[in-house]
Amino acid sequence: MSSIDFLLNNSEVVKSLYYHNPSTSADISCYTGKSIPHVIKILNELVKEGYVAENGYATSSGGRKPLNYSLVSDTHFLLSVSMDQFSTQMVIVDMNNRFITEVIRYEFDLLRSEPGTLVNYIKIFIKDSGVSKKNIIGIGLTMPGFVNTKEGVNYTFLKVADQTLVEYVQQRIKIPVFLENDSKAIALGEQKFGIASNVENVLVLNLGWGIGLGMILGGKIFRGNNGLAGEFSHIPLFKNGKLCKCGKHGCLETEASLIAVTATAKQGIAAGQITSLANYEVVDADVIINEAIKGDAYSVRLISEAAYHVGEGLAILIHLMNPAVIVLSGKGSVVGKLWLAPIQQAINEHCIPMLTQYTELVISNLNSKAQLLGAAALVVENFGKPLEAKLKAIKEISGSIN
Amino acid sequence: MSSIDFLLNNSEVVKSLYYHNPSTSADISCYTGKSIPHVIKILNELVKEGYVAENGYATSSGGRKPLNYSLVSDTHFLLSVSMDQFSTQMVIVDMNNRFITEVIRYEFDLLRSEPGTLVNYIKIFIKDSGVSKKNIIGIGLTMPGFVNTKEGVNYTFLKVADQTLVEYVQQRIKIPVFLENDSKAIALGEQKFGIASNVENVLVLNLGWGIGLGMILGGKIFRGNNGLAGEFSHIPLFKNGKLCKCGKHGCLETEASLIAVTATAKQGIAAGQITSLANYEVVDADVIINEAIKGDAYSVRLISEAAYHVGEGLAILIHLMNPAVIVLSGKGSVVGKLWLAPIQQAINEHCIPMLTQYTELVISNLNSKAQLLGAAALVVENFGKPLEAKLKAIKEISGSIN
DNA sequence: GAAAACTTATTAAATATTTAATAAAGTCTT
DNA sequence: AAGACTTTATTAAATATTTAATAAGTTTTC
Repeated sequence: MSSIDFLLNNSEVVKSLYYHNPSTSADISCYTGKSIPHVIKILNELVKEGYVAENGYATSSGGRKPLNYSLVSDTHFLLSVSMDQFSTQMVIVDMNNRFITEVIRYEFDLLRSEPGTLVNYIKIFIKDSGVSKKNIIGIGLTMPGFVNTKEGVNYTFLKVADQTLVEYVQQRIKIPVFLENDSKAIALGEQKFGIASNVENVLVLNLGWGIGLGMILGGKIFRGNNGLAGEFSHIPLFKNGKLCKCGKHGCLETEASLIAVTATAKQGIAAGQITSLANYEVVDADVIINEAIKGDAYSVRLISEAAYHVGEGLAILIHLMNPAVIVLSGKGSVVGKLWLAPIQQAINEHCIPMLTQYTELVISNLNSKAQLLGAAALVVENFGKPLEAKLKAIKEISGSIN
Repeated sequence: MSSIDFLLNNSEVVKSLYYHNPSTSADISCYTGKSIPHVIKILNELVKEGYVAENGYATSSGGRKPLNYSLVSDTHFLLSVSMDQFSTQMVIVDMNNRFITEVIRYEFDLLRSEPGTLVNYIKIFIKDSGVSKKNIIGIGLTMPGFVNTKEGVNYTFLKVADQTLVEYVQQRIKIPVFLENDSKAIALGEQKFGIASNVENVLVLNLGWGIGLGMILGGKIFRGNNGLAGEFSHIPLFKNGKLCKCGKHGCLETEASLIAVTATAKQGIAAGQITSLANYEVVDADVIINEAIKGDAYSVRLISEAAYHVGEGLAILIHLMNPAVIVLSGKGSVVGKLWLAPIQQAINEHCIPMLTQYTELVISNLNSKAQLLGAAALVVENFGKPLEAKLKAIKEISGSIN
């Protein structure tokens, strides 16, 4: 059995260690559902192979002190790629979920750029990172748009002729690639490392230019039948006649996104509204958020109105999904406190109390790291059979080409 | 090992046989994910114990003819209890999912009746059925309201002091009881025996007085964190100011339910609308549906408008869940064709085409049987550990009382 | 009408995993 | 400080399950 196969064959234990560091044998038994003797057997083998290290004893809770186990950080690495519509961030993560490089940001306009450019950026990033390519076990590629994870396609951006995006990148980099929608990746990050870790049913809002949604249902990312679930920002909620960029009218996004807020602000300023926003040459979302934080009443009102509309949408979600926790995440969550009160207000007004009493609304503690962590976790989630299959496919193609 | 334990220890194979009758060893291997030799070993043991019968050969598809296996019908039975707000239906089902008694209907007003009355009806039904009580392996109890399946409680109806409803019934009948919400039971029925069988992501609408929703997500009934998921009829969708019975305004139900339709009809008649409904002393939903079928233009318009509003709600659901199939089920689905066109119209108008192209809208072929089949399937779903645990609990309590 | 291809059934060996028992090493109570 | 009680680690035996190989029927092909 080759070295990496050994890691992948015991993927349940490895995953558990990646997410919970350090762990005792009892912890791992609990997380994986395997018996303690079996877990210890696997751990000892992993120690022998150099993938796992014992590191001291944990404190006792009234019995023999348990041994602590951790993954050895530098046996393999994960490449985390986190795209939004205008830029792409990359970082390399070790087996203990630590960033071992700087987070590098590349200008990359999803609408106008080519997949080839992305591949080049990845190649450059790997080269500059100093990490040996053969030690990078997988790439988590996360991006906006209609993403079909199973097929490895993004129906919205970076379409490639006669090939899936995943195949395209994988063939050129020769590292297994896993594709996911940005909001779903953020949800995964929040579930594994965030404030809602280990909760079965979580809704994660990706507050940014639009309003993305990632759902963890029954402990797993919910993707729907074609990977298109969670199109929260386009639910038809308003009879406002406003045309959305999706082609329909009255989408949540037409009232609740930062794009809508910016449009309203410009109208307000033109109409002579008294606001510090009037002092700016260019009014964009960042400006409005900053002025709101500083206390400009009009800016606060604009954000609050948008947040209230988000809350109206969330009221629908709560009725349908009965989640334990709703997390406000994504880049916009840094001003989470601005959103919190109006959203809660809308929920209180529009939800049956029986339902709200069981649902908690919280602000992410991961900030902008959620998507990067989620992209790495996406690779870890595929440890085992799926990763093995991709490695095999790459080997076959390389073999036949070289 | 006692007789029933043997059945429950091999529950995966037994479940597969219950849902797919007859099956070959290859079928069962496929459904359960176990290897063929292992499945055959279990089957042979089940045959020896008298739970399974070989019955002839299936046709070959280009190889050796496979043996057909079925569960023996009369080793055990399931009691299916299917409640709506005003009446309760019961039937006994055999191990091949066949109704072996008449479906008996009891008048039982959920709001005004006592749990004790339900228990009495169940006792009477079992006695009259002629089926020996000790052969009834479980009761599937399905009813409207906020049902927490895990806790065994209905927060809306039939509350019992100091005890869960499941405990209450179970202690008095001494048969394991499994509780589920009516719409979720219908969804289970549709998933296992209906037009959407074996589909991973299905939304099932329970068209009746209200509009219930049961969701099958990732192949399983989705219940949310407290069993309260799927409150479709109370999503806040309209700014109509109409007060809903839930205490809020603008719920889907205020525009789309048969209750709303009936109210609108009465207003219309009073306002002199030309319609055959005017000939009736009492106008209720049944009357409107009947006249719509006969062709009364006003009745058709009323139903269509309600259906269109249901479609608006479904458009939201499609954006969020990306289901493969949406099934119109429940008692109201007998006039499914009246609903179909306006719902589809609303979906087309309010959904992103990318999403609608993957979602099929169909009418149930189970009609009013869906809930009864779902209630029986609920017991089957709990074959194995959960049923074993309940049997043990009953034995302990009986032992300590008697 | 054989040969080839295919599916199913059976068997034996290998592997995965759990259970139960015991030993080792702690904490807590009195 | 002794004894009761916990928790963890280790071992051996039992059970569950899969893999691989082979045999037994059926259909398809030529």
